Amino acid sequence: MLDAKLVRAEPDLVASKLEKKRFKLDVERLNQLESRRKEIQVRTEDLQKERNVRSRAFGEAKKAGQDVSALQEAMSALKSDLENAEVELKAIQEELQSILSLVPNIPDDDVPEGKDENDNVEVRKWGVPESFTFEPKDHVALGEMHGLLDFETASTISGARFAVMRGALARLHRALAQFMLDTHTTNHGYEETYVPYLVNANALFGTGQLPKFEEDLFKVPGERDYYLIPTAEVPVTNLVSDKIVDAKNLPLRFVAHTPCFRSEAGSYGRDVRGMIRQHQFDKVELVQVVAPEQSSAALEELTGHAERILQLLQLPYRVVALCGGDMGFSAAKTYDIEVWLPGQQTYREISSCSNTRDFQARRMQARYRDPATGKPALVHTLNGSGLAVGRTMIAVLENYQNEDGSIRVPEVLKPYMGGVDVIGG
RNA sequence: GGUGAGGUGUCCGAGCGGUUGAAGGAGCACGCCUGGAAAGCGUGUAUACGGCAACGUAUCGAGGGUUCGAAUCCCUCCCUCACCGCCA
Repeated sequence: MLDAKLVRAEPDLVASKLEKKRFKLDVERLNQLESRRKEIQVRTEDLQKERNVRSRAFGEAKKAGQDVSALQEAMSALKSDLENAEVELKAIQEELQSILSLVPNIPDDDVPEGKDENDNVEVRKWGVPESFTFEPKDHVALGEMHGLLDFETASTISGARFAVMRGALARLHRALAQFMLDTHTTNHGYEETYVPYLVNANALFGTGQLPKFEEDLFKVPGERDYYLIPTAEVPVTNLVSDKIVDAKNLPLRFVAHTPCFRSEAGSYGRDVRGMIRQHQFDKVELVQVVAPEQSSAALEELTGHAERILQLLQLPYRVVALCGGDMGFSAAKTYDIEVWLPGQQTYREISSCSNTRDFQARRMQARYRDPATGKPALVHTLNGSGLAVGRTMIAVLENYQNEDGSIRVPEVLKPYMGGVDVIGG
């Protein structure tokens, strides 16, 4: 959520910055509501003051043994005026709140202009795609060839966009997650966390998935509704919601390996083949909670941590800075990391790293005590995949394939594979 | 699932119908003291909104109600803790 004060004071500035995100802020409507709010709030507070003054007088009169019936009568007229004012004020505040909760974060000044992924800007490239002496297969062909990847069975159990993995492939998938978790905890200073996979609406509001993106989520109805997490970003970032963390403890770095569930509404026909786009996938997520002045540097650092996984796996990738139109709701700046997939002869997203600045922190009231002022101030939060496990596995399959369809196990994964160094050999 | 006890400021904890934004303590900040530190002493220490300011208003888990007046009484819900039952 944006700072209501900023929106109020500089609506035109905010609106112009939001244009980069292709968001139209209704300044006129906002101004109109705002001036009404002000008027009614003043009236309400005047009436409240009157009530407080009179009831104090009432108490004193009664104590002094005076007749209070006149006072009592005068109060009843005041009361209904006050009640009306309070109801109206509440309605306006709720409307303002609901408008504000649908406004996306302001992009940083250095975010590129543009409307979709074609306008993203490549920042750097790492590694060189291998030139195969044969026609490389895609992961679907490779997986099915060995009977280790089975979409058909998954569809009878669940439906489209699910997969069953078996044997060495299932183990490779687990190995990747373990390897990522170990690297981030041991080398990058993250604290391992285990978090709920079902969360409430409030947590999703905090990170910005609600109220705007409910259709992307799986809802679990019940006496109390739950939602399956679309990313560990939701439960992990909410670790600091409603807290005032000690400045000494910043930055906080958390890592979690969780399944993620996405309805993929509106992506019919996209990536229908293979494991690229699933309703359920595993991800190792990095979250940082930092002091405001640190967040720009922290985004570079966090992105580097995600890149490190690909470097250790010797997988070629590139990093792109997302343009305003391609960025998510909560992000002020985002880098996507795209891994080379020989089967598609293209780079595909494998990680998305974002600085949300104080946008999520404000929604979830996550604060720290600013040593300079001694006052609570909003923290900045960042998140990034480090990495999407399924897509990383796809990249390993396709980049490490041999002509006969067997797959070499990357050096760094060997300790996790229980002696297997070739899959489907 | 049953029974009982609770949810108050950064934290702990008092208050149980009026002047309590809230005693006391801890923590933190500043000052004194010290060669330096600890201890000691003093002062300060919530947030939001409106206002240039003085100040005003709201907030004691959430929402409703009673009352001239609610942190305090009543109702509903949420959460936490304890014991019993059941269970991976």
